[in-house]
Amino acid sequence: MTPQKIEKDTEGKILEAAKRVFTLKGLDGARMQEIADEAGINKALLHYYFRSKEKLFMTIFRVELNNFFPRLIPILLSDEWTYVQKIRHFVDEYIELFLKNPFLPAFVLREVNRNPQVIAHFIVESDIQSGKLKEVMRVLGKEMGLSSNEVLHLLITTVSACIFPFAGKPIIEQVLFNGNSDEYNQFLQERKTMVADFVICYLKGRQISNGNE
Amino acid sequence: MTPQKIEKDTEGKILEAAKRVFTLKGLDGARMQEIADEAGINKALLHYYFRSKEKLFMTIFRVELNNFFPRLIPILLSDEWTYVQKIRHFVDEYIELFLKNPFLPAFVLREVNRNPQVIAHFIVESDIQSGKLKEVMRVLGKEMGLSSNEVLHLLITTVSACIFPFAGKPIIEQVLFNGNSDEYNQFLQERKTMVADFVICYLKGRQISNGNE
DNA sequence: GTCTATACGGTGATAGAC
DNA sequence: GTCTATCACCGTATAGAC
Repeated sequence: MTPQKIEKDTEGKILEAAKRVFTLKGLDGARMQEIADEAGINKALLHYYFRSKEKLFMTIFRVELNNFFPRLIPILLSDEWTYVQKIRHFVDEYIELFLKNPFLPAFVLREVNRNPQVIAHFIVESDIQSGKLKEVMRVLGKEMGLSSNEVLHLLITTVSACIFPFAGKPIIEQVLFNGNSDEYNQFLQERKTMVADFVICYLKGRQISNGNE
Repeated sequence: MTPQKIEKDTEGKILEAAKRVFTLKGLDGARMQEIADEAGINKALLHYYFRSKEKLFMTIFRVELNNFFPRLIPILLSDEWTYVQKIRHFVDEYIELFLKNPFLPAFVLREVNRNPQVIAHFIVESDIQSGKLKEVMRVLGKEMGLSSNEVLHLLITTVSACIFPFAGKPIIEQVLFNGNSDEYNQFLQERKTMVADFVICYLKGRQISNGNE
């Protein structure tokens, strides 16, 4: 229970600076010099702590990728909540995560597309077990009266609706809000309830109208 | 009505090669040498046709950004279709576009986040008039019985559900399909109907249940 | 551990022959 | 228009003093 450290150790300062620069510029766009400046040290020291730019990047990326898949599975598997409550909690937590880390979605998407191979490696070592996900499909499918495939699509749609407004912020903000950043942040806040409403109303509408348009 | 040109002129070959390399690697990751190789020419010729890497990139980016906002507004404004038909057409066309240009979403998102400023410039010169969009909101809101703000959220959710499965392909494919690319392409095909169903059922469910969960 | 100085390769861009 | 050769610079990485 140490108090907040005002003075971080060098490695901590590097990691913090590297996170800022890498998440903003990406591996290709980032410069070791900029990270050094940001951390208040010089380039040589970066190589002393982390052997190469690549190694430093991977250290950051591993952490951020795990942030990207937050501890949301327990929410969906909980047996204390109805599926409506699960949806509200899930969406609320996920969007809150991105409100706190606005650059996370764009960063992860960029790097994952730059080098799709690394994903496979990081997934197996992380705590994203596909076993748990299969269980999520089964439980939710049962509760919602959907097939396993339908749950899959619903899950992707929900996640899309949470992530994309952050990953595409520069576009959406410009096209739909004329560049007004305050209005857009307001819009992002509203998403918490709106996205959950979407999913819940979809399930309601689906139960009622089966096959007639 | 000339027949398909087997032999393209040099500028055409450059643009084609530049599109491939830039969309895959981004501005920072792309190398002029690689573009030259891809086009079957040498670096000097790239600078002869386009003065700099930046200029060549912008030529590509302008085109791709306009592709990203396809001619979908007329669909939403048509007075020959019900809103259900509009939704099905919209989603179908949009996802088909990405099936034909799988790297478009990741490319645009990456570059737009790298340099959010350029967006503002390109938007005003493009044919994305916010005037038309305001009209879309109004018309759809009336047809669906939604407020202007609710239409905005619905539109973003729909677009998110179309784009994100492509922008996040490497992640989703690995986490949910164990890297099975064929299965994932099948999944992307299914999206056409699934996303439309999602929106339509949402609207149905919304009409019926107003306020009770 | 932290610094300065420097090596080394790569990359965008240009000069100039044909 | 197209090529080869080359420049000038930048960025990663290392050597070595303190």
